Amino acid sequence: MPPVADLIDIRQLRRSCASCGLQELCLPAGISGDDLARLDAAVRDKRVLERGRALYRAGDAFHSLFVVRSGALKTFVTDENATQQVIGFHLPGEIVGIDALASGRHASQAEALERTSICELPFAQLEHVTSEIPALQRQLLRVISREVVQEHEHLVTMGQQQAQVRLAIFLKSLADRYNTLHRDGNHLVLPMSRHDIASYLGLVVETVSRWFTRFEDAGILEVRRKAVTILRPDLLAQMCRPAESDSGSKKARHPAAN
Amino acid sequence: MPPVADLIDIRQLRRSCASCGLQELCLPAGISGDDLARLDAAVRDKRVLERGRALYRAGDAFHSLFVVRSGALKTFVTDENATQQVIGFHLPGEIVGIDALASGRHASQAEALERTSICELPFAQLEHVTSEIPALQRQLLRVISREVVQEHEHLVTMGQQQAQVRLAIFLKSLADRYNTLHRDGNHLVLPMSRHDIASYLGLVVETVSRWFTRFEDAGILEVRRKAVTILRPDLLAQMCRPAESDSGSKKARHPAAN
DNA sequence: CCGGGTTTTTGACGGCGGTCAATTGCGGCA
DNA sequence: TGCCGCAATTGACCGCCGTCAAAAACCCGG
Repeated sequence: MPPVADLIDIRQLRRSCASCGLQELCLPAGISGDDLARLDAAVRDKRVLERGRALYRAGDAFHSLFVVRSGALKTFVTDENATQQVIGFHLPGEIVGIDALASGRHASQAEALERTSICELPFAQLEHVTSEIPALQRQLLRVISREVVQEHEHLVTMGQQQAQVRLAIFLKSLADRYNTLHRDGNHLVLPMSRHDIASYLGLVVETVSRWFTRFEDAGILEVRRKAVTILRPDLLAQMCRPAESDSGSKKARHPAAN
Repeated sequence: MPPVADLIDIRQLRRSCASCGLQELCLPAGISGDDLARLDAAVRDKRVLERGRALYRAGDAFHSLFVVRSGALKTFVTDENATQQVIGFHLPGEIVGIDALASGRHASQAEALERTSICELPFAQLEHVTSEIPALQRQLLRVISREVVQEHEHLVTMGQQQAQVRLAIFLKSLADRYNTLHRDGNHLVLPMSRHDIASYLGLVVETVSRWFTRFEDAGILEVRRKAVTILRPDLLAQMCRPAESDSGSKKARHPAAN
């Protein structure tokens, strides 16, 4: 039997952007040839973070942006009571560290949720390369914009949705992102704890747990700890919109303005 | 008597970045001489929007980024029920439109809360100029980063705070931003409606109204409709942190993780 | 100065979800 | 294999804030 696993490992270990499976999503999108080689030169050694290790912490001096290569990160801020608020979860192809550009210091902490490999983009060198390659500059802004859009969606979720809708949206968004990574979005293995999910959604862990159970009772999900199977994607999608709009629905929390 | 008002008007009407009072906050920060002139050439006619007019709408094709010059904007998204969720309020020196870079179409709507003047930065030309001026490129990213940081703070607010804390944080943040604009942050004239504030904070308008009243009763604010005076900035700052941490406080909604 | 419509305020009430507490389940380690 | 600790689940309770309704304040045009 051919060592399939080994082949995959070899691919994972490759260093060049040219051979990266994330090309379409990440900075190299639309770049090729010479330019790609120049970008490659700017990307520093790929790092591997074990679960629970921090990539950077709040207050750290800013030197680099980072792109997730495999695995997953969470970013969060910690207040004076050591309470942490999860800002986002970051899957392969997504960029982190942008918030440090304004002040020169990281405002949040990024931590590996599982074994995670990272591309480091030292900012000074990245700047140099982008100034020479307009297409790359555009792509950098595009990747950043993608993050901003995701945060907007998150804000909307936190702003006006019931707990069950928040959880449904979270799962759907995760499934969608797995799909764009060519993984099976209906068989999720959640790298984050229930506590992280709760924090991310502005809920408490008990509420998250309860709604997992109810979704399972409703036949929408099969939940076995971290392993979540979406049995009825159609129903899950339905849950993502607030209460059936029977005229005069009771659950619409923000009736149309004006 | 010298026509002081006229002098101010003349200043407002000037078009060049070199003479703009926002230089320190906006893109020109750290740019000068020739480079500034090149940036100036890329900035299109300053527009004026009357209250209630849209700068762009969701779905519009992306052509430009915009910087608020005077006045104020809100950005929001509208869901299928015509419910609007306010994403942010934007004061002079702040940039909007970044979320459109990813897809080429605006994902949100930007609307003037009062008479507002705008600098339009046609993206194609902006790209051209930034690629020639590294310092400008860095500054663009810095301004974008500032927006991302603000959204993070907003997320944290929405995520784990009581209604009164959210309102306090909102007012404090507004006061701080007015201060950096060299205005008096203790005498606010809110350009947005109570409804907008509620939406922004993930609350309903009644809750916002009630807390304004209670802050007034507590002697923290003087509220007369849109005109809000901060009488006790110290107390307001205190309200910005959740519940006194008496050991075992009842109000801590997310006890320290781990 | 007056009248209609909108924004804001105030009150009463009920439910969602946060709090507290106890149990269960799973993983790691000797 | 059995113990320990943490994560996750489940249940009981209740308070904050959303809902509904009405009054008050304000705006503006005539």
